[in-house]
Amino acid sequence: MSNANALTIGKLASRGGVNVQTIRYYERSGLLPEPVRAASGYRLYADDTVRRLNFIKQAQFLGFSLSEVQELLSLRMQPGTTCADIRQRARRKIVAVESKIDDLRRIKDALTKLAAACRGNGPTSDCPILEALESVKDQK
Amino acid sequence: MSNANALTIGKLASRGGVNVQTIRYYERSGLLPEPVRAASGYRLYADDTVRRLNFIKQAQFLGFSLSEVQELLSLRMQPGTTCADIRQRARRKIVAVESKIDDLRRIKDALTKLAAACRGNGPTSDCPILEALESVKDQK
DNA sequence: CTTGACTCTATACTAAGGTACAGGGTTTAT
DNA sequence: ATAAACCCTGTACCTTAGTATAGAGTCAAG
Repeated sequence: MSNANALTIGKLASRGGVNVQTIRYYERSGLLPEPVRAASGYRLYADDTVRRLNFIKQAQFLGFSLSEVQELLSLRMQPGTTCADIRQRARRKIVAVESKIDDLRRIKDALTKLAAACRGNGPTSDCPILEALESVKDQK
Repeated sequence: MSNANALTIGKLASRGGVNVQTIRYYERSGLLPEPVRAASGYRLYADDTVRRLNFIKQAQFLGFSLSEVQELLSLRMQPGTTCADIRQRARRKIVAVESKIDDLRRIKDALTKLAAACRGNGPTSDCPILEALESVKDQK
């Protein structure tokens, strides 16, 4: 009733914008579950695996390592995990993500300041971007 | 009149929370300028190099590669660069940083949703985090 | 019914970002 | 004035995140 059409690894790869070896690598690393196999031994993927692939790429781009991505993914409900546990782990991740957002905001502010400082004609001599990041440390 | 006390590489390393080889590696990679040398050949650093080191670590943690960090650092005013050039490069970086912030916000929202969905007693069966991330793609 | 495009496993290689010697000179603390 | 603790260059090694290649089986189209 759900996924009538299964994807071969090649199709999954092209839909996910990664290459075939990467998918097998993710499987080895535990980021993708072992898929069912055809009689031939070919991997067969449900088409929502594309979503998972996109998630991985996205989170990775945002500075999460693959093992952190795995932690994020493992927050999903699994039989055996309690709600309280999931809530707690989710909250910890939220705090971490918030702090990344704040840091990026400070970098952005520094860049804005930099662009603004450069409004006149001659170059100013100071370095707002390093200063702005200094305050990150202070607040920690 | 500015930096009376120069740091040896070991002191810089411990103040910056990195190790000595890393500093030399950053120098090789162009992230840290070649410092002056003592008669002995020892590297001597001005103490504001610690700031630079912190910046590098910080930006890296936020998902910038070392070569992107270098781009950020090179936005600083240098004799020979025009203001218009710096402004333009800064604006491009701002856009990239903003988009990272937005993505992280969506991850945060997804995590919040996840924690909230898990408010009841029994575990729900769906996966809000993948769904939430799907919207990241959609909005791009 | 075979040729080309796909898949399989296994192994090796790559690039980025370090980290760890080896073999030697320097500085400092006693 | 000598050992411990530091620094130098150079080279080799490690982990992460893939990418490529070899050798063999499978599927789809003419």
